[in-house]
Amino acid sequence: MATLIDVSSKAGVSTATVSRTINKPSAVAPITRHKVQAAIDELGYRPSRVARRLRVEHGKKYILGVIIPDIQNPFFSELVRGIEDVAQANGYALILANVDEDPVRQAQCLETLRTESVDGVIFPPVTGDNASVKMLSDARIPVVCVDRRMDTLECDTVVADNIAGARNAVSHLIQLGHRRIGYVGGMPIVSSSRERRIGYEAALREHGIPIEADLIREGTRSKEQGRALTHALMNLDNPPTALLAGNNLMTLGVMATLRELQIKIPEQVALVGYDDLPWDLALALNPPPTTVRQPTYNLGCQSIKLLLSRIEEPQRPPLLVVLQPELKIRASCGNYLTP
Amino acid sequence: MATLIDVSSKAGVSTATVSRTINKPSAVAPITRHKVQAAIDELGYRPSRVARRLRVEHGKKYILGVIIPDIQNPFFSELVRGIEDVAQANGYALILANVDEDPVRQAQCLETLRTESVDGVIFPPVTGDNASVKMLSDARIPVVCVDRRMDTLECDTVVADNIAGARNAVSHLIQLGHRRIGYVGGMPIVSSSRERRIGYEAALREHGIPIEADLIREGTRSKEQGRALTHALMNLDNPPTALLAGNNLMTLGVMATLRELQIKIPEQVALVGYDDLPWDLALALNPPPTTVRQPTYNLGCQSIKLLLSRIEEPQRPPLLVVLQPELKIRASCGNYLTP
DNA sequence: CCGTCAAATGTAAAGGTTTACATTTCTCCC
DNA sequence: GGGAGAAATGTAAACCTTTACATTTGACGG
Repeated sequence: MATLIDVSSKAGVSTATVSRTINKPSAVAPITRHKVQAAIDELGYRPSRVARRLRVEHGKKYILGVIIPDIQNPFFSELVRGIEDVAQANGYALILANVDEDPVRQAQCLETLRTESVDGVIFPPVTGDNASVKMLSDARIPVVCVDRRMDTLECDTVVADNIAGARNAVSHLIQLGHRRIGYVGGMPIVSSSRERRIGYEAALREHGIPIEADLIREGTRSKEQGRALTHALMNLDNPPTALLAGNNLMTLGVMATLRELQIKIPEQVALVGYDDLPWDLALALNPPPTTVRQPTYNLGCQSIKLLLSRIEEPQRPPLLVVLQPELKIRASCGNYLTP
Repeated sequence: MATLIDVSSKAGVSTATVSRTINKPSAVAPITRHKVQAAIDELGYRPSRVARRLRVEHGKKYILGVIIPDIQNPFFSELVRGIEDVAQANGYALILANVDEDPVRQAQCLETLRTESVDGVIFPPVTGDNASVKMLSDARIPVVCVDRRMDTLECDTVVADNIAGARNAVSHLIQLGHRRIGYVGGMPIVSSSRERRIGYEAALREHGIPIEADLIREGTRSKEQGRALTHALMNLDNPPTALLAGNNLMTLGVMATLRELQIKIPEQVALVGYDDLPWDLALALNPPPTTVRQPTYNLGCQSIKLLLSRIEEPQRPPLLVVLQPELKIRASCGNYLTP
């Protein structure tokens, strides 16, 4: 690998001049510039990002860290796309890591990102615990929480309004005449799941429907969980006539399980899923499910914009951005009053 | 951020001793070791991965690069999981990048990985063109191609047997009595898509069925494409009675489109999809599709194992590993002879 | 022709590690 | 006690950039 020094000797100038040719061309005379450029081209030289990162001050390293709880969840892939597009447009590279909803791995990753000396970190925290974030801010590395929030607002945060999303979904079901509505939720350690449950309960209360503990089931370790929860719910003496799934994995799990149990959607049970799905997936499902659509891509864009603005202005107080979800009505709720 | 030097002065030893305490504890006396460890704990010191990477020789940087063509495709997320699990078990960090099937972005990412000075790179090449790989091997950075291969075998490669996979799928359809079988394939610039088409044609030839250009449709820029191709195919004067989808995005696209056209699977058209889907997704689909299941996770594991072995032994000649797919029969083909 | 000032370039330190090599300390045996 | 050899530690260079500061060059006005 050719280095700066190789280029400088080939071009017959100092290393400083080569560096300037690359980083601040206006500061070097045109003739020299061309000489240097020729040497660079000939040697196929590219500056070492590693050496550069070691030297340059915080905030100018042009690399960000992103931690995803579950790379197999389409919600997060879309989120990443939003982040990525803005990053690329601004010349930032990304280090992506997947932690499989595991707080320990998340802490390890944050540690790695610190020692990789990134300019900033974006992540949906698995727990509300702020210890690891503290570690980063000690290192002067700004953090943005996206989709989920910490217990206290220590850093910039971009979330969707989960309470409103769940409340609207449940109100929709109530308006269709349902009174026994089950909630198949994600892990309550993640803030969004907790908020959705709050929204679910709020809607029931508003309509004077009693909250039954039996109708509320929450996952512990995601995946396959949806199946067990749905089974439990549908095996009740007095099973629910409608379900709210707490996230998109749950939505799929519920649908798969109901098919297994030969329970028809929406004829026997109405369903609202949380998180929208890519159009082809949604339409390939039977029936295409009514879902709470989050502005997922935009969630990603906003989070990185917030991060970049903080890198510019490290002292600005933490900001909380809340985006609104929207109920996308498809075929999984039918019309309970006039079937 | 505390540095090695801070630790060394706090512990009253040289930087070398601190470094050794971390990297080769056996080489330092127990008393010193504890003294140093105490200083490390007290300062919350963690070695800078960046500085380390700058100093240490190739192959001991403990960081690998992975490029994914499309992070939203569940096939690749599963592949990444395989890679990740083995990486973590061996103490390697991962830099993940998504290039959206774009050769230009892929080249940029490879460049970035080179200048990030990774120990090796794993990726499914978007094109068979080996220019970028050459650049990496010039830099002595080993590369493994996974799922897709380059035009020439320049580097270790792990793929599934796509020809066999497609051939078996089509033979299955032929055995069910189909003679007009359409192929809705992915972009022919990617090797796996080309190979699947070859398998498709091979099966037809073996059974003396003429190959009709009209029945073969291939995507250019993925996504939404499946829709257009399916429309075109089903609007033929003499439309196919069965379809082979070339990858999982196509499978979903085909299913969504057939639903749109109100064409029943398998009654009016039989379908075999390529790439298996997570169980809950597969079962939530209508009908759960028969698919060619690739050993996706294992593809990931094998690729990183191959990479690690090459880091050990850089001179070993390139290896080609071919894993076998398997036909997973579900409900989307019905039984054409006895409906 | 000299002096001033700006533009262009060079020098060298800094960034945080690792490690070859040099030096010191310890152990143990005669 | 002296000496050999091993064990422990220290010194300093190297990895590749960037950049503050110093130096050189050139232009231009008086």
